[in-house]
Amino acid sequence: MLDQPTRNRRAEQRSRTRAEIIDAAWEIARESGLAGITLRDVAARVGMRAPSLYSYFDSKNAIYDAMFAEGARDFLAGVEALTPTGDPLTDLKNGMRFYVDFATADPVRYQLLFQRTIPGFEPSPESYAPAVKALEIARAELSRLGISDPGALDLFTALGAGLISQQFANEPGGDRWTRLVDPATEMFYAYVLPARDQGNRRERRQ
Amino acid sequence: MLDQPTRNRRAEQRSRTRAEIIDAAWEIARESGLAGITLRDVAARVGMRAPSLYSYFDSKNAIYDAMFAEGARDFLAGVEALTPTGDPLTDLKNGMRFYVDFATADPVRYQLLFQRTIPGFEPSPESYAPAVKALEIARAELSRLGISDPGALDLFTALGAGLISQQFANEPGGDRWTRLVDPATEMFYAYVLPARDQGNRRERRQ
DNA sequence: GTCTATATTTGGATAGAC
DNA sequence: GTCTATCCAAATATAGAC
Repeated sequence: MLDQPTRNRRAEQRSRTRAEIIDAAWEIARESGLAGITLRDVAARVGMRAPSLYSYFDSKNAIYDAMFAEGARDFLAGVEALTPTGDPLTDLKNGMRFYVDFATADPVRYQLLFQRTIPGFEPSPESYAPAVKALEIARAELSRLGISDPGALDLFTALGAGLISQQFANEPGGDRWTRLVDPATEMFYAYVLPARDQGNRRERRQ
Repeated sequence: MLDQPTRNRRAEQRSRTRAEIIDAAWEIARESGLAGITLRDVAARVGMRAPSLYSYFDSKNAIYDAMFAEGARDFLAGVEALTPTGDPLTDLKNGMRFYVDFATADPVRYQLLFQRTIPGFEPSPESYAPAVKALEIARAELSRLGISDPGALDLFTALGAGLISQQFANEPGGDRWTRLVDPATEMFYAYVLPARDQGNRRERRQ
């Protein structure tokens, strides 16, 4: 009998080609928007014809799903790389800064991951899992900093999302809103601080 | 000679039909999204065939433009209907509440007016004018309340946009974020208040 | 003004040869 | 695995009869 080779060169080549296809799709999305991806264009960019893509992906949505999975993995990796300094305000700033930078670094990726914009596309549970894990880490970290009130947590995420939303809608490519990460975090911290130091200052009953 | 009739019945009928078409387009957009509007569907809903729409609008984008104009007029009317109470915090709350309510009352309208989501569509200057006027009124009103620092103004609009963005993305139809209008406004007000009462506390030089 | 018929384009997906 | 050829569907827009 012949020994099995320890590496499967065929499988490796296949996954390289899959990665190439995904990269081409990202490129097109950055130029023409997420909805502007067409199989013809993707194929052309990797030197193929459209039908050949079906040897690597079952459908166009399967390509979106692979893109989503990649983006979610990157987001999770970034969140896990955040190391607490011990100073709550600094940690909050670092967290919001990471989120805003992640969005501005690749608006199309942000759109795919955090907004529901592609009609008919829903990420598969496997692709979604890293995103869930990342958000859970963020929640736990805020809780560790003493921010466990759900309303306060929602306010914090809204603040980040708002800076990004306004930046993208009104001045894409600029920093008029994203440069407000520090003041925004300070505003938030000053607001939740009294509740932490003086007990439940605000209403808990409702 | 015959006198001209004071009313042009033909023109009135025509503008009634145009309004019907716009209404049908809104209905479809609320069901299938802005991009889901097709001339076939719009026509069917007003009892026509698609080509007949071209007697009323030059193109599909002309329909989007008329929708944009209507939405912008409604927004302006709402902003003009806001009457200051004299209490700055109350006025700020009312302003943000109006903005959030306007968005949640018709997410698709919000999307058309305040985000750039339809590829290839740009509102005409005439349609855009009311929106510009409304934002100018809002800016002047905040300035009257003592908030003239551009950064603070941007922070305030980001706060409203953030509540809406999170609400739409994570819990469409709910109120987990939009019910935070009052706390958010209080947080903001507490942040800008010291600057107003004690002079320029925060950095102005940068 | 409205219709039928049609042009034109586009894009996802499949069949089958090589 | 990749190709050509093709299918199928959808959508905007136009031509021309009535």
